[in-house]
Amino acid sequence: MSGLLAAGPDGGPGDFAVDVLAVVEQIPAGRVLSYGDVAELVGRGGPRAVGRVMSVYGSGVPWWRVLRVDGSFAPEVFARAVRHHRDEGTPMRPGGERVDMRLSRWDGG
DNA sequence: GCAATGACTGGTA
DNA sequence: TTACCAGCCATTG
Repeated sequence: MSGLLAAGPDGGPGDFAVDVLAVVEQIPAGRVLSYGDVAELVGRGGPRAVGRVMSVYGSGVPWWRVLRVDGSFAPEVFARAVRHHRDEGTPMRPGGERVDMRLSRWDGG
């Protein structure tokens, strides 16, 4: 527990959200994880729940390293996410609009 | 406590 | 390859 984020009854994120953010922080540069993969590493919840956590509290973590299972991004973050990955050298598919999950997917540690 | 929401996923056509 | 449908689950009002 790094202490940067903490669950609290004072309107803070739930325990699930804190765990999701902790996993995302562990993703190394140049690697990515799908929403479902994050949920699996957390051990509970699902891709929808992870997506919701990212939309609300994702600003404090490398959110661009979490994307759809097919390597595409949500329209809201597409432009910024692609810029980050190009800067990190993440393997992209021809066209540069999707990440090559085959090569970029993080194994979890 | 119930119903709606959303940065999703897998299967089928 | 793309498009549509049903299931999924934590969070919010």
